[in-house]
Amino acid sequence: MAWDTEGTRRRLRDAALVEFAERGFDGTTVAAIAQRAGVNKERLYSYFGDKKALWELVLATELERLAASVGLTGVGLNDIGEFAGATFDYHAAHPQLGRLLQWEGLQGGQPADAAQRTTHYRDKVDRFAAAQREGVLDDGLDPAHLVFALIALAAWWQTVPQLAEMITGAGANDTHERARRRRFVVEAARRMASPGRA
Amino acid sequence: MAWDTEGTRRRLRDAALVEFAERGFDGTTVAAIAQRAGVNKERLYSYFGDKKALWELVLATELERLAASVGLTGVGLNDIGEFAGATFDYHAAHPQLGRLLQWEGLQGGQPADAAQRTTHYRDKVDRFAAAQREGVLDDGLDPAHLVFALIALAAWWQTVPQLAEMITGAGANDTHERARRRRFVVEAARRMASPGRA
DNA sequence: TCCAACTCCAACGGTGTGTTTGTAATACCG
DNA sequence: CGGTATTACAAACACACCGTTGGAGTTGGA
Repeated sequence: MAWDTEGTRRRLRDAALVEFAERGFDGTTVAAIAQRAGVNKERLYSYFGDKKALWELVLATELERLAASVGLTGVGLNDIGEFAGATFDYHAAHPQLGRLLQWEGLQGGQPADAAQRTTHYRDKVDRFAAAQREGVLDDGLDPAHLVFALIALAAWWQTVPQLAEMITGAGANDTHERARRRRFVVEAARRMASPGRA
Repeated sequence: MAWDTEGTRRRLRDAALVEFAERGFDGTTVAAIAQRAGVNKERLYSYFGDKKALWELVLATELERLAASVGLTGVGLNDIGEFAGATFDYHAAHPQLGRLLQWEGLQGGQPADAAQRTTHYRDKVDRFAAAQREGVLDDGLDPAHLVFALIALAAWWQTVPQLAEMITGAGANDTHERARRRRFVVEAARRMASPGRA
C-alpha cells in the first residue's frame, strides 16, 4: 500500500468533525479522534500542530461548505418559505455544523470568520428589504428580525432536541415527524412574511 | 455570627448557576463554584452529594422560576402574543436559563426533570388544541409545533446573541433594539397563530 | 540504500473529582 | 457554666484523565 498522506489528513479531519460536534472542544480527547481515524495519536500533532488548530480548521471547513451550499434565489413568498425549508433541511441533514456553532457560541470569544458571516447575512437582509418595497413582504416588520426569525424556526429543532421531543412527543429520527416539522416551518415562514395581517 | 445553613446552600446554588451557565457542566470546576460562593469546596458535597446532583437541582430550580413567572392565561390571539412576549422578557432578563438548556441539549443524555417538564408543555399543547377547536387558532397547524415555534421566537435571541448581532447590527444591551425585538416577537406570534391563511 | 510516513509505548506536567483528616467556631441543652 | 453535636475551614490525599513530547522500531517508496 502506498503512503496516503492526504487520506490520513482527511481521516483525521473527518474524525475530528464527528468528535468535536458530539462532545465539544473540551469534551473531545485527541486519543478519541486518533482512534476514530484509525491513526496514531502522534500523527495529529505532525499534521495540524495541536488540538486547537485542528478545531479551527474543522470549523472553517464546515463554514465554507455551508456558504457553498446555501443560497436565497428570489424574494417572493415561495422563495422565503423555501429558504426556511432549505435551511431546516440543511441543519437536519448536517447536524454537526449546528452543533459546532453552538459549542463555539457557548464557549465565548469571537466567532470565527465573523466578517464574512456578517456580510453573508446582511445580503439576505437587503434582499428582504427590497422585497418589502415591492410589497411582496409585509412592511411592518424589520427585515433583519424576519431573517433572524426564519433561522430560529429552522434551527431551533436541532438546537434543543430534548425540548422538541418533550413538546411533540416524537424524536428527531422519526421521518414522518421530520417531514411534518418541515411543512410547519415553511408554512409558518409564509405566515410571518406575508403582508396584510392584523 | 449565627450559622446560616440556608444561606450557604443558596450561595452555592447561585454560584453554580452562574458557573454552569457560563462554562457548562464539564467546563465548570467545583473549586470555582465554591470560590464564587465564598465557601469551602467540601461543603458542596455535604449539601448536594456531587457535582451532577447540583447541576440537576440548578436546572430544575430555574425551570420552576420560568414556569412561575410566565403563565399562559387564556387562549385568545392576544394571550398567545403576550405569552411569546413574556417568554421573550424572561429570557432577556435571565439569559442563564437559555444557556443551561443549550448546554443540556449539547451534552446529550436524558434531560433533567423530564417528567415534570413534559407534562408542563403538554398542558400548553392541550390548551392550544382546545383553542383550535374553538376557531381562535388556525386549525391547519400542529399545536405542538406552534408551542415549540413560539418558544423558538422568544428564546433564539439569547441563544445565539452573536448571530443576532451579526444580522441586526445591534447588541443585546441596546434597549431600543430590545423593545423592537419584543414587538416583533409578539407580532410574529400573532401572525403564525391567527386563522384564515392560504 | 536512504528517506519519509507511520506505529507503539512511555513519560511528563497539569488539572479535576471526590474523600479524608484535623481543627476552629457556633449552637443547643442540662 | 460545661459538654456535645453541628457547621465550617484548610490542607492534603488518592485516583484518574488529558495534552503533548520523545524515543525506538517498522513499513513503504525512490
